Order: sequence, then C-alpha cells, then structure tokens
Amino acid sequence: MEISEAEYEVMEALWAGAPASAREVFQRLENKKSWQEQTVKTLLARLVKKGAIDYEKKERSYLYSPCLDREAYQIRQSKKLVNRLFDGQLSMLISGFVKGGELKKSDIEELKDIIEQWEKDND
Amino acid sequence: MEISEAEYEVMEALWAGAPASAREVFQRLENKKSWQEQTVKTLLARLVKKGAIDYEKKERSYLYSPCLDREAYQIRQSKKLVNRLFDGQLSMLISGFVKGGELKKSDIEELKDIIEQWEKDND
DNA sequence: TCGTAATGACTACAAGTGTAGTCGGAGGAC
DNA sequence: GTCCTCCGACTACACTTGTAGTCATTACGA
Repeated sequence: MEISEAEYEVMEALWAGAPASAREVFQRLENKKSWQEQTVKTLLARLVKKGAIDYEKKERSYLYSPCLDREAYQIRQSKKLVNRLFDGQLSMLISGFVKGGELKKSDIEELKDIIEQWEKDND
Repeated sequence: MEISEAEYEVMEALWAGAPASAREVFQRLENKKSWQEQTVKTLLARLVKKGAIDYEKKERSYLYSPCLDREAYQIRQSKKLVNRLFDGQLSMLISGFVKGGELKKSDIEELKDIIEQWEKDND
C-alpha cells in the first residue's frame, strides 16, 4: 500500500520518536502543518490500516510506533523515482541537479567522499 | 497542478515525439500499458485541462504537444523528492543507493565523470 | 444517399486523499 | 452520582485518479 504525502508527514513525526500518542504527534507537526488534531488522528488511523504503523494501548489512549523502517522506505521511494524519471539511471538524476545549478562545492565534496568510501568497500 | 503517474506516461509518449494524435500516443503506449484507447484520450484531456499539453486542430482530430519541458519537469520532481525525503541533501539520496546496494562500478564511473566535469566548469 | 467508422465530448464510478465534524464511552472533578 | 472532558471510532464530503463506456458528429465508402 502506498503512503500519501500527508501520511508521510505523520510518519516523519513518528520516526522522530516513538512510541508517541496522537496528541504528541499532533504537537510535533504543529509548526509545520496547520492541521486540526482530528486530521492527524485520521492520518494515524489510515496508517494503522495500511500497516505502516502499529499501536499499543496505554490507559485512555494509544501509543503509535512506525512499522516501516525509515531508511528502507527512503531507498524504495528514491529507486521508484529514478526508475520512473530516469530509466533507473542515478547518474541522470545527478546530471539534472547539475544542470539545475543545484550542486554546491560542499555537495561535490560529499559525493567524492561517498565514492571514495564505495571504492574502499568494493575492492 | 500535479501530474499523476498515468498522466506522466502519456507525457513521456508525447516527449518522444510531438505533435502526435491521440491515436499515435495510444499506439506508442500499447506495449507498455494495456490501456484502452479511451483511457489514453481521457488522460490527454486531463493533461490539456492542467495546461501540461496543448493541441492544434488537424482535420478530424487533434495533434497534441507538451507544454512542459521534460528536463525541467524531471529536475523539479527530483528536487521535490530530495527535499521531502532527505531535507534537500542530495548526498543522502546517494548514500541511500549505496546502502541499498544499488550502485555498480559503472555508476561510480559516471558519477566521477560528472564530478570532474563540474569541477572543470566551476573553477 | 445511407450506413459505417473514427473522433472528441461527456458521463461513470470506485478507490484514495485532504481535511475535518460528530458521537459515544470512560475517567476524573465535585 | 452527575457532568464535563478527552479519546478513539465513525461519518462526511469534495477532489483526484485509474479506467473506461456512451453519445453525437462528421467524413468517407458503396
């Protein structure tokens, strides 16, 4: 099942610290999103239904925790985009960033580090 | 306005060669998607409404052309994903690919080329 | 001229999304 | 014991998306 954009915001809030009550999640999102508390609760319920999060009963309320691993999710989504837009070629995405003038010197340095590390690990 | 996934497929078909009739677009998509011709026409109509493509009358039918530049669109979407998932840090996306075991030697070589080119251009 | 095929326009309809409102029950304040 | 409050559960509703079906028109072949 796919996670919608609004739902993803809730996931982020949960990844930031779990378990958390609906109230807590709402509060974490308050400065980012001007959602009513009910909206957050609806999103939580939908995520539970989709199996993306789970909860345990704690007195009156529920404490929610993510079932999805954040990093795994990010990788899946990245791959999906690269496949869809660039026929699976990561380098085309990077070129796009270059052409869009999005890359700063610091980004390049980071890329170099990643490459270096990769080469160390794959030799 | 956002372009949906199905609509994006149609855009791809149009980017592959424009202007093109609904029939042509349908045929280009035939091996990829098992859509009825009507489905393609609906998508074309929605894209027109969204302003993503335009058409000119040609006899009985319309010839469609994209209004969106493909590369610009790709860059916008890439940036959106990187912002949403990685707080704008491209390097985190790349690390994700590395961790996911997605990078092959050839990808690394391409990245190196891109970096080299960037450094040539930005010095 | 009359039917037929092709084409865009309009309609359909269920599922998913964004964004809440309302209801019913359980615990706490008095 | 009674009323208020807080919470999850259920309901709402318009818009988007995927995936077509049907209708009206028109040009063309017979």
